Amino acid sequence: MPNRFDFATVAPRIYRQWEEAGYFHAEPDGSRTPFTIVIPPPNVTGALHLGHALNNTLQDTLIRWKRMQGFNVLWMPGTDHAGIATQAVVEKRLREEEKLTRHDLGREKLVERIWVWKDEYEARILRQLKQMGCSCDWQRVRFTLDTVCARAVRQTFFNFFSEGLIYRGKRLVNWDTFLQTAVSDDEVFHEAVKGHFWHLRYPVIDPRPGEPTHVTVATTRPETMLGDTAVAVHPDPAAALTAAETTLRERLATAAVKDREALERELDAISERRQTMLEHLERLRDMARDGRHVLLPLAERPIPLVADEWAKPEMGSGCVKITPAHDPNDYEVAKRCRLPMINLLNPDGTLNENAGAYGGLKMMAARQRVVADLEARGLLAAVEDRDIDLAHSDRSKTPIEPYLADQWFVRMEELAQSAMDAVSDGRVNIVPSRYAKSYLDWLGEKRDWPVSRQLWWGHRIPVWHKTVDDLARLDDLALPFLPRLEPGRAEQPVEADCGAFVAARLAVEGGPGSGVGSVDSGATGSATGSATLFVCIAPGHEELERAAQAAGYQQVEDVLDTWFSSALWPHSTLGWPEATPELSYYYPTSTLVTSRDIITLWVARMVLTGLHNVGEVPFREVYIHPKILDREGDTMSKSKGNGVDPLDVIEKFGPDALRYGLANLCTETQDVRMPVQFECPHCGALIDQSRANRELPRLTCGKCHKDFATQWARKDDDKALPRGLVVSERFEVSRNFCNKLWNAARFTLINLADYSAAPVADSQLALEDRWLLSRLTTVTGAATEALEQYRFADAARVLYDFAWDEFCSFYVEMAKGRLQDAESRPVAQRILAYVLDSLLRLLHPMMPFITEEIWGLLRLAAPIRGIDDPQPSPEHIIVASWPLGDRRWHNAAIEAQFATFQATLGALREIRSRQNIAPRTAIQFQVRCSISTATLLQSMQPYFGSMANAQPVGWGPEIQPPATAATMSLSGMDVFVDLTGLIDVAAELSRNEKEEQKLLGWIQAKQSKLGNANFVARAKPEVVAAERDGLAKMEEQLATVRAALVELRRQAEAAGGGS
RNA sequence: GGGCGGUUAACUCAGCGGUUAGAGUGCCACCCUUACAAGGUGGAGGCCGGGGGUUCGAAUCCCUCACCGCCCA
Repeated sequence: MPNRFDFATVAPRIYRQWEEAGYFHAEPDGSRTPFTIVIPPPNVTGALHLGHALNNTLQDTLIRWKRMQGFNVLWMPGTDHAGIATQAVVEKRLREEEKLTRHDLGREKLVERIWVWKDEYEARILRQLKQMGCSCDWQRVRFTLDTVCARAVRQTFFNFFSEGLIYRGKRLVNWDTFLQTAVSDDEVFHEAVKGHFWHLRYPVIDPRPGEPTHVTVATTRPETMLGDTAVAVHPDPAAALTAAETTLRERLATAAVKDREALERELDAISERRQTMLEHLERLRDMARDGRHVLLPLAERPIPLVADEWAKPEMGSGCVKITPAHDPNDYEVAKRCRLPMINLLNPDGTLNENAGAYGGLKMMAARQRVVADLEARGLLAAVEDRDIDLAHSDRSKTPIEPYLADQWFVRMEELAQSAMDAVSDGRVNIVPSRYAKSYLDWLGEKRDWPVSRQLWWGHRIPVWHKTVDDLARLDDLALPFLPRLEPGRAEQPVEADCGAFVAARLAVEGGPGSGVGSVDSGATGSATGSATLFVCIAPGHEELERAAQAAGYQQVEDVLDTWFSSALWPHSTLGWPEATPELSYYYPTSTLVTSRDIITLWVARMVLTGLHNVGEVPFREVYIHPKILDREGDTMSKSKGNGVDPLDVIEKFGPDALRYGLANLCTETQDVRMPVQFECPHCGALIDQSRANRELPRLTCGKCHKDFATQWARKDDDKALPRGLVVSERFEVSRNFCNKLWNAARFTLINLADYSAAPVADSQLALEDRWLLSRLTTVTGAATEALEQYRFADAARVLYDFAWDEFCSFYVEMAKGRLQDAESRPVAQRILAYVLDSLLRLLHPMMPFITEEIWGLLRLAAPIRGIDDPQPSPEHIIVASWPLGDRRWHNAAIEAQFATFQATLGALREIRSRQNIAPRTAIQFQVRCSISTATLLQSMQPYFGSMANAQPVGWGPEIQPPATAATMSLSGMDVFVDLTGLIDVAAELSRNEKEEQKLLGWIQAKQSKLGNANFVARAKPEVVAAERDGLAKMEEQLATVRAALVELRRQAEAAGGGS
């Protein structure tokens, strides 16, 4: 047996054995209770990093633990198509490598390319999971865009549509003009850029005497003025100023000194405005109420003055231009004031025909022209420099344009409420519980869910549509499977025989009073305007799709938000909408393990779709684990370049070390820091990863000065260099632990050559056997409880401490002697085999490979193991039972006795060290202690020799210190080491003086505590008693130390006098 | 602006009302002792972010300030 665990060759072999034995595969089985986890499907955009490794390690730990507990365990694996992210990386490649856009390729070809990408990364991701040891049921792998998931998506959309939960409407979206798609809010980042604040003057139409001739508005984007449809002024400027003043005063009252000046300046500014501007603003307000207009320059359009609270009298001119189609706030104003909305943009970011003479220009070019033209007309009042917070697309890094577009929405009112109820009433339990708040807060807003994306990679919306320009010609919309349409009805009934798979909605636009048609306000009796019929067809009815197409219907181009398909993941992967045995057995799943940033986007939506589709929550528990940050505190991500490939860590430290290390940092905090290093492939030097170097394709080693490649190497000459791994020193702890476990097993196995199984009677057990079994019971309970509460770090620590500090440092050391003795050898062997067996089981969920390998070797050496009733070993630990912890072994008295032994041993070792006595030099010692302690120590006599090279020469209450001794005074006993001829008096003096001072400090603290009448009267009696007891013991120790000091000083003096 | 975390040894983190605040790494000293030098033994190293308060007793509970991070607007 080698003295290192060779994970590189062993782990793949073991994984293959597990797979071939079918341990990962699950089938419904009514005789057992299911335990199910669905994997948070990783994006096929790229490879997994340490954050994923943590997520999946925790899942596998739970899965393996529950499998050992006898549950019918299913871990459902799969990946996510990640619509925009994946399409964006493939498009980026297309541009970089072939100088092509997606339009050059066309929809079908682009999607083909993305499938190729998906196949590559899906394979890579699954390989990573397998190398980490994940015991997923690989026969059930799903992909959010595969046929099973697609059917669930279509059925869900269809049901929503039929129930009126889907609607189509205008909405301002974040438009990426480069990629020509809407991106979601979480794909947008904000960055300050240098810009200007232009003050524009709009002439008032036919000003009356006393009225202003112009209104001034300010903007950072002057070209948008072409789309203005109003100028707003506050409906009650005086009240607004007062309100602003009140707020400022309140803040001033509590403000820190350094902030006061600024606040006071603001207050002064407001009171000045009251003097200079209020009257003007009130006049404008009155004009607005009068229905007066200003003339929008350049466009030469009259636009109304309106009164709306969005205008802030305390800021700027107090008036604000309203561009509803290009600003979210203005959009809200337009809805309130029923203003028209003028879209100025083409999808590619150029201005459209609504911009008149400026049509066809890019935004920036239009801006220059508009400003110049306004200036030429004397309508540019001022220009200020200003930093502008500008939204950028995370995908293309270009500025976002707010853009008014038709989008599809899911109504959230009832769905959100159902998901809130599930958490509020405990059907879904979120751990740690604080995360329930953000879940409830977010759902509580009940904002409708925009589900359409202008992408090609995703589930295409299963709706076909056709438009007629004249409401009198509604018959043109007729379909063979739909009845005649009735004008004026937005919702159309469908024939009974296809009602289960066709749903239709009529949208009417351009009726009176609807500046911009809202689909659902279609109920108008007007015969003018256009009408569009939207027909949603359930999955599996291609003949109806063909019929619709034959009648001139076209399918909606948009695809669904990726989260729409991942929202169905827990039930779609189990076969819904089919009533599969898997669905009825494994749903609801048991636990979802995920990270906090997708509680709203994903977890909440899974709950509401699960309730809607299946009528049951998707999981009972949600465990939110910490996020891994780098040394700078940044979250790991591919885009930042700080993602660490778990395979790098596995290559250097092994899969068990990776897993144990991750579990070990999984505390209840929200983040954990993980500084990582590049490892030079030439000399092994470690180079800290930083913001400066983390995205470089090549680095130069500071030690050997040779270059090496990183994961970012793209150019051929970079890729030709050897690649440096990215690793973290934090895994050394766990690598060392693996090594310790391996060698403890190695020792045990070496000594099991002549092992025989037999029940061990209580009377055969030594003190250390009882102690170890007691500790094992305690630790088994603690580890189980920690896992039950998702306290992975606690479980890891408890097992580490037991394995290292108790099993290895004490039990194995003590067993060495017993194994030499033919009579005591069999019992020691049996205990060793049994405890190692239990320890392996307890560690298996976190460290599956090494425990399985040792298990196999142990099974060869000791195929039958146990204390009371030895049993044959299961073939593989993965299916061995989880230890229950035998309460019979728990024995606090034994543990206390053992602690006394440990303390005595510690005292001897410390004296050896401080007296600098060579390990080979034997020492003699005595212990002054009670009779019972003496009896106890007597039984441990041989261990003082083997573990501290110390021979006892006496113990009991009557012991007196030898003349030349080193002393250690412990609670309840004094240890004396005879140092005749060895003693370093100075070292001993200094040590004892230090001890004296320390004891004096403690004694003083205790005395004053006990002298406090309040303490004695109010504290719990056992606390007071413990304090008294402690004080007494310390006083005894002090006496011993002082006696030792007297003797030492005498010797020092004698020695000094003699020289 | 609102919400949620965090601040403990040089580093990464435990401890969350009760004796003298812990672990691993790093550092220092000694030791290749037959499972393990990826090891052993011992040691040094902390105004538990600042300030108030509650309590017999606070790293721990409450208030407040500062700084850091995340989420939402």
